[in-house]
Amino acid sequence: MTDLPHKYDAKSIETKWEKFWEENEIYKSEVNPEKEKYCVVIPPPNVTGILHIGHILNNTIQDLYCRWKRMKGFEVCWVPGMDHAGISTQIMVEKDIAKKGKSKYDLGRKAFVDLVWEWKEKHGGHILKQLRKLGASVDWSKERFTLDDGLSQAVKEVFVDLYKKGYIYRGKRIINWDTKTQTALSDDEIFYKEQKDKLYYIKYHLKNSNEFITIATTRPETMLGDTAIAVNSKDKRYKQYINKTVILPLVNKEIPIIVDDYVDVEFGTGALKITPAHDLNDFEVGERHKLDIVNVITKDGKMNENGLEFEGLDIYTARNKIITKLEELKLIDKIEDYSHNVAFGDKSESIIEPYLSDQWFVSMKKLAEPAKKVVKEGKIKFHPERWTKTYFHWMNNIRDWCISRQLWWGHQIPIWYHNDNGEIYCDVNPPQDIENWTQDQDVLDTWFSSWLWPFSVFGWENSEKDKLNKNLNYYYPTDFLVTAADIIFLWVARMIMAGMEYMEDIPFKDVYFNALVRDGKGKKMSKTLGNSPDPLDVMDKYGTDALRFTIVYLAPLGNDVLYDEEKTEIGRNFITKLWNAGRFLMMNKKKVYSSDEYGNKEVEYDLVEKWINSRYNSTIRDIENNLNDYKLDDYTKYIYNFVWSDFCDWYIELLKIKINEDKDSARSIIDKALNHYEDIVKILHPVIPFVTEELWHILDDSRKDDSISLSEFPEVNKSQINLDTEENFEKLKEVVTGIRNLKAENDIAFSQKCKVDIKCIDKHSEKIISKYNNYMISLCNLKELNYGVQLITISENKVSKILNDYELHLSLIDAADINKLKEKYNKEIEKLEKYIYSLNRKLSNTDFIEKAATEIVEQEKIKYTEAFEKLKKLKNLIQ
RNA sequence: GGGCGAUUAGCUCAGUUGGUUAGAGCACCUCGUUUACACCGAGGGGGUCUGAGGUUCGAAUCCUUAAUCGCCCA
Repeated sequence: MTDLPHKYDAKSIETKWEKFWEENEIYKSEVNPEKEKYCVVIPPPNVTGILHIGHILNNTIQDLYCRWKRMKGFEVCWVPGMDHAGISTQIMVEKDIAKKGKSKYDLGRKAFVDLVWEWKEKHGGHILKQLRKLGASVDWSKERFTLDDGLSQAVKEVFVDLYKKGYIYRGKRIINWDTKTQTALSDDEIFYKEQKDKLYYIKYHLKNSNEFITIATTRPETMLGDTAIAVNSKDKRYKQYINKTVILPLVNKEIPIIVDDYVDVEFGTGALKITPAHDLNDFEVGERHKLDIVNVITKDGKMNENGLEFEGLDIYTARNKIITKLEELKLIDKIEDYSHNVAFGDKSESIIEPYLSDQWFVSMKKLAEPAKKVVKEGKIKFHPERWTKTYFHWMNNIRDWCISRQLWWGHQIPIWYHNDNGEIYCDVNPPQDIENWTQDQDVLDTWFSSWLWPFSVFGWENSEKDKLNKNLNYYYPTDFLVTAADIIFLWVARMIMAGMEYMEDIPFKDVYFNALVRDGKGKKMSKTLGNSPDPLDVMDKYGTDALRFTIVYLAPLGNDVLYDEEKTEIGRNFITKLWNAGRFLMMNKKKVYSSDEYGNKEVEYDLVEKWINSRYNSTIRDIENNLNDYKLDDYTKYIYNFVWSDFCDWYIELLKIKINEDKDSARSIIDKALNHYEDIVKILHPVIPFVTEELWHILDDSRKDDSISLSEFPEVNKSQINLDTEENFEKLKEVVTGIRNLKAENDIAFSQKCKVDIKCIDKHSEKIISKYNNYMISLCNLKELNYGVQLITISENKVSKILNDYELHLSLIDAADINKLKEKYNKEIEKLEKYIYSLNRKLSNTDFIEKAATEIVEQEKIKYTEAFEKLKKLKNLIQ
């Protein structure tokens, strides 16, 4: 029999089990047609990433479900891996070589990419090591990387297939251009930040006239590329100018005044300059009106050859010079302060230019249809459900996906241009006469590999062989996806589309959008704010289980989590409590088994045993419901309350008495308690795997090479749930609490043994006391307890408490302070009278009697009688 | 500008289909070292549920509206 150390040492125990699990391949999954599978693919973290609090929540949730299902007998497979994170990784390495004064161009493409691979092997994937620390029960043998050979093959297959189907095309479009990293970004890779800027009002003269139209713009430098002025058809101010022309200042070019209802009458002057090359909306207006497109900015954010004398200046310098010149020409009407949203690259954090360039796109409309259908039909469920609204909104307005990136790190686009005639070749394999061809220089968006993840990780290759791929057939579709809602479009929606297109089946059944973790003040955690505690520090300080428990405890479905480090005490304290309960039971087991004083007679199945059984089974029933409903916080809360309040505060406290009073049954009492305890350890395993593994081994030291995670999750036994039992036990609790309360409120030390008289309302409530008064005496530290329906002698000098079923009278040694008592009773009377008043009003309302359900009316009547009786008794007390 | 969500004790949150004298944890106050646990135990104080209006016999719970905050999309 193992003793539990006085303190639970999280650190050493967690290291021990982390190693044990991995070395023994406890979580390795194999195709097993005998068993139902449960499969989860990890949202592949960025290869440059490190673990933050958000990951803790996300991965703990996945782990929780995997561990639960595993214990429920499923063949669980959780696939780990990473994505290659094109931009982030490239930036990382570029920064590295910049320290040596070099750029990627100095190295050349191949050498640079080699260097990135080197960096990846050396520094990348740190996060996967951290996931081991978290206790993630993933199958490490299935680890994948989006630039693996297999996954790269899948990417090529899909590109070629979509190209041949005509879904992929190349086109000149306005895209988000990152001037720093010099690549296109998708709409989802940029973010907007409010910026203080100026709004410039510039006069454009009408041709052959002194009249002018004033336009407002935040970007005067782009005016050199204006090809029209647009006004709204409803705008009376400009009616007379429609179809006339103005002279574009500085350039002195004649451009038309056109009508387009895209123009916002309220904004600026209501007249808008149209620069199709440098604004997406202007581009669309330009397309509608067949306007010229004049590009004035270079890829690195300078004025180009159309920039007149400003050519070569960066756009900000050019802007100032242009304004100065316009002022000289008296063409500036006014300049206002203005704040607006400016786009930034989410990785580079540099300003994004809308830029006209050749890019590769996927036409999404057709792919979206089946993906919408499966969500609409409920084949894929979102939790919380409301995210389907966001999903449909985006899917209904889906835009083509810009998939080309002007980077070197990634999947190079499988397109070759013939050196002589420009012919396009698209195939998984390069052309035979490769010397005559040049491959497209661009790589694909990282998400173009992530969207294939749920099937590419199982070796999908878009061929007949897929039919024979056992893993793919067994594990796909996966069951559960946990992700943050901010990548619902970037990733979730696209995976559904890819799944439907290439597997003709959904990629997963349930999607759980985990909460956003914010700091204690509600601020989003971010690197720049520095408000995100390093989870590894927290794990060191409080224990991994403590952090896991806390973060799940704090994360209600659909709401944000407000987390700061101190809150981890919730989990840490709970684990200590659990540990100590086990320590107590094991200590007592040792005690009762090592002395002849204690016997192993079967314990009487009394109220206490029945009650804990009922509570235990209710708890299992409830937590299974909670888990099925994805109410993870409730899962932890229900267990927390059961363990702390029911098991520790009442059951164990009562055991202490029972063991002493019923020595013959002591062994069976402890054994029963330990059975319950072991079940508690099991139901907690999914959320706190380390400490429960340790406890499970301590409970039975023959379990050496076994793991709790492969044991069976306790089944609920509904026949053991008995509400009458629970109600009777509540009566016992009520009496105990009432007496303790009387002592505390009257400044009687708990150590002082008193005499209590209890008047019972009926035979039934009397029986409970007659059977269990020894517990009451002990738990309240009394010297005498008298009770009965007809109670004759009640001491003169007493303090009292009126309960529904009992009147408690506690005798005092010193004379009670009558005035103080009266004050107390009066306060209670007042409260009760208010209550009775409201009940009375309800019951005398004929509408209520007629319209409310009869059982409700009955209930209210009972409440009334009870309250009235109680009031009568209270009034007696002050007479 | 459109959409979604939130607003309940000092703080963080529960509150199922409308029927409670509105709950928990933390914090606070009082007492306590009774051989699991002070990362503990016992007891206590504290809110009328953001405002306004409505539906209903009855609303924290449903509807309308306003305000504040957050997120997403333009």
